[in-house]
Amino acid sequence: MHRKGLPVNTKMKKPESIARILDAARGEFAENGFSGARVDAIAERAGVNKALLYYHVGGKAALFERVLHNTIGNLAKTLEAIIKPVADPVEKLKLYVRSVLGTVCSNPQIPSILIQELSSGARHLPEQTARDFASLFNLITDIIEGGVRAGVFRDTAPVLIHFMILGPAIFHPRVSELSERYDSLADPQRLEKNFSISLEKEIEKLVLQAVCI
Amino acid sequence: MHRKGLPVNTKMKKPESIARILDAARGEFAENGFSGARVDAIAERAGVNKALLYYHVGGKAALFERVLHNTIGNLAKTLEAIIKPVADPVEKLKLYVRSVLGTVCSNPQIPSILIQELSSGARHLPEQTARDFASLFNLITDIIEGGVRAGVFRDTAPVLIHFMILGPAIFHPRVSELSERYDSLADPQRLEKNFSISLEKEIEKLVLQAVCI
Amino acid sequence: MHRKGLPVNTKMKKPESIARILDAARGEFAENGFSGARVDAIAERAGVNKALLYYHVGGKAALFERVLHNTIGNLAKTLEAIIKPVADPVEKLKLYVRSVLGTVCSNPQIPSILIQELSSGARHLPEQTARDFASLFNLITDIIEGGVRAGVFRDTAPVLIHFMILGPAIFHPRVSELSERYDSLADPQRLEKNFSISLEKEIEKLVLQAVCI
Amino acid sequence: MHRKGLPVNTKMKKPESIARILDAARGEFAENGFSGARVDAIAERAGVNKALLYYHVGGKAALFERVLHNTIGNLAKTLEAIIKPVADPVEKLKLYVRSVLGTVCSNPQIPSILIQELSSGARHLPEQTARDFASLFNLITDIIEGGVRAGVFRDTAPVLIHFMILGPAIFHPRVSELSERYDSLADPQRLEKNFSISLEKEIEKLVLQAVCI
DNA sequence: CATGAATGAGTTTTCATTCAT
DNA sequence: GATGAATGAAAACTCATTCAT
Repeated sequence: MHRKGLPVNTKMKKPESIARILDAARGEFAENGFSGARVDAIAERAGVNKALLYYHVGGKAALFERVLHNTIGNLAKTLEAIIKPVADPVEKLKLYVRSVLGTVCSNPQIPSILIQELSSGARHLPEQTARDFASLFNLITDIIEGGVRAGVFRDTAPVLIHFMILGPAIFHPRVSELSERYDSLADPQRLEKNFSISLEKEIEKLVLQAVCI
Repeated sequence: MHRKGLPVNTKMKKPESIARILDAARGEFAENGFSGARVDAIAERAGVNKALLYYHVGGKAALFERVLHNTIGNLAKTLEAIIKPVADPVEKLKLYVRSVLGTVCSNPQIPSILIQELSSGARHLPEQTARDFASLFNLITDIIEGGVRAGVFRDTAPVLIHFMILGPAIFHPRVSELSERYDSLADPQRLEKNFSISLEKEIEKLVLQAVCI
Repeated sequence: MHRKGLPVNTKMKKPESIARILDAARGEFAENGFSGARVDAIAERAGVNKALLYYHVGGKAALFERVLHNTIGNLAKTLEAIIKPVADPVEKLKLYVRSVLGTVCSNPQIPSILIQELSSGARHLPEQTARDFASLFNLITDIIEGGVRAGVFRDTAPVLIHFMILGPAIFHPRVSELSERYDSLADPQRLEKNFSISLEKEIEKLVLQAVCI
Repeated sequence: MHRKGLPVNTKMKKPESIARILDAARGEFAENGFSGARVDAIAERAGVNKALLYYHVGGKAALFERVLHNTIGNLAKTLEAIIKPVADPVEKLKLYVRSVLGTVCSNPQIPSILIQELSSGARHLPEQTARDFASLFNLITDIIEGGVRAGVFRDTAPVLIHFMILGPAIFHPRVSELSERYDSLADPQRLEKNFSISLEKEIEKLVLQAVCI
């Protein structure tokens, strides 16, 4: 039942409980989307009582908001801080790609959650998250514009670049899992070619080739 | 949703009922994902009685399978037929990009559904759909391999190309909607640049630039 | 789907359809009780369309009534005719036991149905069937009374005799099936002793021993 | 049924809730058989919310299993303990008859449930219950065998004895109800003879007469 | 803080029955 | 006669949420 072999709840302090709850929620939302996630499952994953979860964080919507805010709330700011001092547009773009990919890879649930939200019309997306998105778009737009002005980038729609990073980054691992599950369906050699790559380097390379003149 | 006023199904022929049901299911699954979709809502959208839906198609899982199979079942075959006669790898890739984008754009619910499924770990994905996927991957792999042999393509992981097409194609319209909703969040000029583009041409261009030597 | 390998419904005449329907209903009611029986299942078993079943016989209740009436409607009369000419109470009782057991054994579904009905408070029992029951009780009562007057029977409650016949007759085959299913649960030798008997002779013997002075 | 007016469960202790649920389930299953029983009805009878019933016990099958196990789970053990110390086979048999009849009479729903299950092919019978049955059969078999060896019993199939007890014990009250319902159908004097008896003594007498040499 | 118990409002699924042909 | 399609009502089961302790 309770994961992790932790002493489960031998009176822990509030902050740890909350962290566990948000962690659990993140996993559950990633694996099931907003509608598919069950509060019971989150509580169980966190090893805490369901009522406690309501007491500390709130209902399903509150959990969703907290999870997203907690993880991507400061991402845009961090990125901004990292990129601003750099002058070269190509370097900026590389940093952007790497940062985004880094976040995605070390935090794989968040893009899963966002993708499901976006795909289904973003009916549950908290406004705060929309604001965070806007920051990211402004950032990549700045970079592209800078590069175009400097004559090193083609004039490209920045959102496309953003999702050209996110698309493969998110789906590659998923498809990788899938192909293990149905390993009889495809030629092993081809699987090899598709899935034994350094994802981050490949994507970086592709994006730069697509954008750089 | 948009129901009252229709002749509401006072005796239809079976094929039409089924078509209406599958149509409705496609919309509902796209907007809500598998878990979020409600069978009631599908029946209502189709303007048929819920029991009829079970009579003709089956439960939620059967609906899901039929919807996916109906729409992408023959996609790979069609693509194959279109691409096979062409010799030039670049032309093949262009055809691939255009076909996939065409399907995505004229059938926008399907990628939504697939994306949500993949994002959440593909727990409901019918095996048939996995097979269809494999066909698509074999196709793009053939194309890339051919191009590499011909010396016109860089050696690239084909899956990445696939999702480099799908990622922007799927998310662009979604983000476009979003930015209308939260139009105060971003600079209108920048929105202009991001969303008033010919999506298909842009993506085609980007992919070719990324892959072609 | 359709049982029996029959040419299923290549336009058959009404009487045969009805017979098939009632047969099917008998089996379904026996195996599932009134509430558990499904009209769909009856139609399928009969190899006829569900609507036809309604057209010919009627709904669930009508099916139930017809099934019971068809099979036990004349049983009491037949028994009466057989027993009346016999003078010796012991012979009468033997005949009664044998007739009842014969009916039960050659028509095993009917007691199953009745038993379930009686056990559950006879909420669906058609009045006609109640009348048939009454006839049987009068019969056995006559026999016992005659035997008591003749000094060969103990004064015994006739209903008990009736169910002392029916109880083992109905449950023995059921328990026999059960013990095959869970054959590890009991000592095989004991099963042998319990289930390799001539049921009818055993019961007859037991009843006579119980009643005869 | 008998609900309005009760304090309707505004916070009870868990054990009481469970007891009420199982009690209600016992009644509902007895009156309707497994398929006929409605979970809603059980919850209503218990005066608890339907979801609570799922929370504490589980679904229909779990309810069924618990009900049967709770009531007959220890019956065989109790019987065994009572009978073992007794030496005389006749006394043993008397004890068996009385114990079984006692249980049946003080717990009239259980045999109703079992009978309906057995009659319909025992498709829902939990394995645990089958085990309990086996214990009872072993017990009565021991008794009969002992009596046969001691030369006081005829060699009889033990299952028959068992159901010779249960048959009348279960059906007598049912038919008694029936005859009240259709009191015009039979001669009142005859009803008198059939239904104003000491059921337990009568059955005990009949069984002993049937088995004893 | 923490928790087991409780609940109302759904959601999926089934079923007896009817209708148009 | 016979049939596939259609339906309303109900049944089983789930889930987000709250309450008493």
